[in-house]
Amino acid sequence: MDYSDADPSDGPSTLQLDLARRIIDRIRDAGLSVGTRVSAPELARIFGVSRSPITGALDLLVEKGVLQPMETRGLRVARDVSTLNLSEILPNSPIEDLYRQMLRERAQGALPQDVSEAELMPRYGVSRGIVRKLLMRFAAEGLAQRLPGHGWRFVDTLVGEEAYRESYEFRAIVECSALRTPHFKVDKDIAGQIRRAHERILSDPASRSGSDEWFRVNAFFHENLAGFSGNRFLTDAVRHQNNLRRMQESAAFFELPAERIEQSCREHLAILDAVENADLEWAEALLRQHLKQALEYGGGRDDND
Amino acid sequence: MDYSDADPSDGPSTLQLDLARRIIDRIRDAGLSVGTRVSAPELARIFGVSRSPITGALDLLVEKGVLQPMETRGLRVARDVSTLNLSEILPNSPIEDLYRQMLRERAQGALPQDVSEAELMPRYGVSRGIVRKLLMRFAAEGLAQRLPGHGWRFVDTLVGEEAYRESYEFRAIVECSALRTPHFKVDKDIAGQIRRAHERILSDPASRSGSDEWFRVNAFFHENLAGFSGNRFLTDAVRHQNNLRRMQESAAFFELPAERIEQSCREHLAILDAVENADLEWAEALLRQHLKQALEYGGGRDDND
DNA sequence: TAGTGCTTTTCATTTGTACAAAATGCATTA
DNA sequence: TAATGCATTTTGTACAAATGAAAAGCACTA
Repeated sequence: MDYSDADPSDGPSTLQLDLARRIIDRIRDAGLSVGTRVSAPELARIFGVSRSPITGALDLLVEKGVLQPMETRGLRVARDVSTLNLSEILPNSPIEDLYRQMLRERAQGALPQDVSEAELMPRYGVSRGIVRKLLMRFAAEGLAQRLPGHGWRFVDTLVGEEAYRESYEFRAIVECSALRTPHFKVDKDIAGQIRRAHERILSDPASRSGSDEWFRVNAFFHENLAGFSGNRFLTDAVRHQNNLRRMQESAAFFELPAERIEQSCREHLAILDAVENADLEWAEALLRQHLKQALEYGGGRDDND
Repeated sequence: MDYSDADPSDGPSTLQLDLARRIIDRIRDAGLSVGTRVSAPELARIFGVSRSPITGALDLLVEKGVLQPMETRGLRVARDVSTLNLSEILPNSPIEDLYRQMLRERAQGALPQDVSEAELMPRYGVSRGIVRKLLMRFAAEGLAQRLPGHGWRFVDTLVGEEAYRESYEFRAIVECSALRTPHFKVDKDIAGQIRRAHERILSDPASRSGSDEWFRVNAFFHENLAGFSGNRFLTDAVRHQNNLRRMQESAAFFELPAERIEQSCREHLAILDAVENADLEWAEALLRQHLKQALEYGGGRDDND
């Protein structure tokens, strides 16, 4: 994550915004009830930052009415956060929006495969620094690379049946192999996070509408399943595939039907069950089947809609 | 590859230096004999750049006596490049050296796991821009990441047994799976290139000294073997591993003994034989064995020498 | 017709300064 | 004892002018 600030003019920094989100997440996950006191140093320790940005984030949350100053000193939870809509309370970073816009335009072909920084500056009306930052983020995610000399090139998009087939084949190889790895070991904590996230999707029909939430949960599942192998290269490979698919899906305003999401969700949970029961052969069979269905669903459809 | 220039003061740019190397490689690979004419526009097309940096690279090669101006116009090969030692002729990019130095110091623990840009600037006596560039390169290769707030963190096991094990495991998975791919198909032309390159190594003892030549042949073999699968993601994964290994080995000043290179060479040829005979199971067994030996050779040694 | 040599234009890096934000330290308080 | 509020130091970002390098164009030539 890049916390450089695109908006030096107004308000809290990107880091503070992000911390505010994560603080809400934490209040929710830890199940802190209204009136519970929150401690800045503790949060700073948890998130690995100093108190400064935490203070900024807390101020923001006070301003938004999520937290409340106590009579004497300190802050406490002011309202039930479980029903809170994050995006309504906290503004989106403009640089994040720009990133998504570029991703979409590139996937749709509106943005050429080869671009120069100078060409993007006027196009999106931002400074070179920001253009550079965006491109470097694409590069970090394996979605673009610098060309020798001038310019940048986006990686080939996953258009066409052929690319889909290759992607599926690669994922099947990497993810299934991860399960067969000798050092494979389930991290109970992460497994719990995966399970809770999936159950929240299943229980809350609203979260199934915008594919966004589902995509995050989906990516989290596959990435961490590979992560149990303890092999960073396997994890990186899965993450890269996730990034590619994210670009692809942002192209077509394609939205998975709710029942498809629900099915995938259950498949994930079945795989997780098998993995936690140490029945890795069964897990692999399920995973292979799961990926195959994703291929049929994704590769079969027309990419131009 | 990042071609930004660390040395604005003197001489040819990093890109020009790199092109000069690749031009020599190409003269060698294409087997251009002394007196053959070289064309700037053609080289520009091949390497995907404009004529400007090619011109700079050619000037450099003229200066070093590799090329020679013809009587009328144009350039031609002035000497036999097969016996040429690249590193003697062309200076290394200082930024490249710095990268290796940092890698080495980090592996030895001389550099702490968490660092700040401001701390590295005086330490290596370079500007902030270069420090940033280096750190971002580490990040791009998965060797470091930005911390929220201030600073960067190197991954836990940057170099050492653990990293070697994971790398081996990953390569075994990816390369062996490539052989099992349904669309696997040998490109006769490329197979011929691989064979010839290996035979040249075996026949010419000099090419076994500086590991440089061997590394190229080695990388070419593995990358194209995976390439026969027709799956771009498998090929990319192998290429990525090659790049990582190149950096780590050069950082450790590691040089394979001639007999080890010779053995690897023969193993490669045996694998190639099996593949061309369509005996993929045997090829896979050989490949797995080959990789395992590479692991024992690379991972078993002390990293501090 | 393709290559060379040169010029012009475009593009990207460098550098230095001003500024914003995070880290750190300390006195104070519950 | 640990959290808070505030001040100081450190770290990193934003911006703009200057510089250098690559791309693109053009006339000339073999």
